[in-house]
Amino acid sequence: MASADAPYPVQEIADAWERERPGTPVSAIGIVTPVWQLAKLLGDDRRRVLARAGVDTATLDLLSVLRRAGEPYTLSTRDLAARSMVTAGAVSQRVARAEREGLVVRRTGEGRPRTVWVELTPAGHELVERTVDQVLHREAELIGGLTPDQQRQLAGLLKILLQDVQVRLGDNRITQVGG
Amino acid sequence: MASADAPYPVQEIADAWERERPGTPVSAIGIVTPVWQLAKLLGDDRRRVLARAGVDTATLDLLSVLRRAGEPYTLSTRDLAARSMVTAGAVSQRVARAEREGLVVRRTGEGRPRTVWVELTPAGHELVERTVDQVLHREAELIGGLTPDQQRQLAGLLKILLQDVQVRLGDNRITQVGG
DNA sequence: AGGTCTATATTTAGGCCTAAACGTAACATC
DNA sequence: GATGTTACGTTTAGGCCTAAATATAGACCT
Repeated sequence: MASADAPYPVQEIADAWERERPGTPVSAIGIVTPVWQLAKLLGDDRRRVLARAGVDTATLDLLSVLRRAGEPYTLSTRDLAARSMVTAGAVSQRVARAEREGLVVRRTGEGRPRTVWVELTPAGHELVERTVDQVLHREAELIGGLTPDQQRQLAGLLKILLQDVQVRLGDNRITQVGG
Repeated sequence: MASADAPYPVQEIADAWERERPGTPVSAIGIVTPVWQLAKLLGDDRRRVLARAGVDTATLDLLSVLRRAGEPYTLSTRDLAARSMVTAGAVSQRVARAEREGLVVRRTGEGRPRTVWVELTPAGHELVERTVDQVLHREAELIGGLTPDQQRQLAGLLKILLQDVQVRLGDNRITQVGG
């Protein structure tokens, strides 16, 4: 059985809370719920696309981060955790899985002390080249119902919201200047 | 260690692909990536908020769906799967966990044949009442950096996108994958 | 130098999920 | 009435993740 494919209408959720519990603070539902539903639909779809290529989304995420970093396709596990938004433990497991499949190698003893460097192997590089366009093209199709102008508007609003949520979550780190 | 807290800048991801692989179809990144990053940040935060109340997000989701449905707080597992956007197997496990904790009960033999009905217990009802405002209020705070007008715009665009993605996934279903 | 602290990465325990295999029960058809 | 089909819910196997417990190895201090 496939995972569910039809998100439940957001408006009905807010209305139901209002009906059942008048005064429930529903103001965030119109944004938070569709964000989760979209993430779920897109994530499920990406997983199915990648399954055909014999890879899982977590592994491709790791390989993609390394590939995008450019030569020499090497990052510390610390950087990998930050760029993937997962815990250090998750990175350790991702790297172990990918290393077992020959997609990356671990190296230590160079540069900063105590850091573990992870480098893409030719096989890992090849896997990215073979799958990334497929995934990105598919997603471009999926959001293609919005006009270019709507896409720009939406991307702009999401960017503002993301930066703001980040600040409110207590991360006061400055990640970007301007723009 | 907590999960990662700072999303990686979306623009840098698209720029990196362009630099490393000119021609990579990056047009969806400005929307898909922030949607995932927001879902991750909001999901992590909700999990931590609920952990203090001794409940997990999957269980509260189940209880909330039942609570919102109104009297007699009863739905079939079929409805639960559709409204939760998870597989039937996941619903079965969610209900089993919640039943073990006395938050719901299962009943069969009524109404449609072969359907299992899940009903909220008083304890389950109480848990929803005790936590849902907390969660929703917190999320309203987190998105509070957008002006009311921006929130309306964003909600509107997300609604359009969601409906459109749903249609495209329905048409363009991926054929079955082995393994 | 030795003990303690600190910063990292890894391992472990436990949770949730998907996909697929199962087990059942109503139904249609012969 | 027997049998194949279909519609469900559950169970199983395996994957990924978080949080916390474990190593480890420099740094710091007395």
